[in-house]
Amino acid sequence: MALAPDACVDAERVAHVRSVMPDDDLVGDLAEVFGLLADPGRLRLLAALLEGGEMCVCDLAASTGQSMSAASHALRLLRGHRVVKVRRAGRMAYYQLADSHVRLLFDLAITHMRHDGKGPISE
Amino acid sequence: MALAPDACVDAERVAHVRSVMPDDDLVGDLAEVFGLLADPGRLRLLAALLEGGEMCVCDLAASTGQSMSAASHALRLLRGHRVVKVRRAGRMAYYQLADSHVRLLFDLAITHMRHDGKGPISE
DNA sequence: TCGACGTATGAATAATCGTTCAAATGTCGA
DNA sequence: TCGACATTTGAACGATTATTCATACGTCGA
Repeated sequence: MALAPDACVDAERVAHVRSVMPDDDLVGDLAEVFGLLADPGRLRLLAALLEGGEMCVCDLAASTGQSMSAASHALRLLRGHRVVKVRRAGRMAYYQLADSHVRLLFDLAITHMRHDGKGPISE
Repeated sequence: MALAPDACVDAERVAHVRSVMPDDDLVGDLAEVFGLLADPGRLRLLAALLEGGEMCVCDLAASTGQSMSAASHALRLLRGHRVVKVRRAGRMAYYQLADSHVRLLFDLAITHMRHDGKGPISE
């Protein structure tokens, strides 16, 4: 990640943009959150919870077409970032969405894709 | 991705959730879009464009602390999904955001993190 | 208490991804 | 036309990540 040489640049504008650039911690956390949503398996898990409300791991695995091990691993990640929360009852574990942001994120991203030509490279 | 055995499951509910589950194409595209936002370098690029308006690759690289090669590779991906668009003038290439969804996505994700304990695993 | 069950976990492999280096393209000024 | 420059690209390497398999944990019914 070597810094670019200071040719060609509008130094003033670059300095300004750098001064308001969010710090590395925030950017890193943001990237992690989006990273959680960057996997079809986890996305299907969230879609299932969006539709089914509270569900056990077994039903989630069946609903999303994953092995229970894969579902459990994925749920662990989502749990770690407070995207889902778990309620335990005996040997069962019931998961549900932790907040309503997921639905909004879904809708926004879908809206983006809608007026997206979707071509691979463009221009 | 072996399917889970049909033990323990509430077959009725699973069937319903499966019936309304978005198809693989949509889920895959969604994952790709979120994947674009799952990298600190690309996130900084977008933050720079959010603040600086239209900028050349050189200024973007300097503003985000990347090499120009890394910035160009990243911009290529963003361009491919119509997240940014390019205007070419001579040997320069000026990039800007293609739509306003990015800002909303940012704000939503940040809001999510705000009331996020942020602990690594949790419960 | 024993075995079956739902879930969770660790380790290992395979795939994906970001970064870098080197080189290529097209454009401008001399 | 020549060299400098902004940008793009391809290939290679290292790092991160998903998936699988095997196993472990806690709980329930017999």
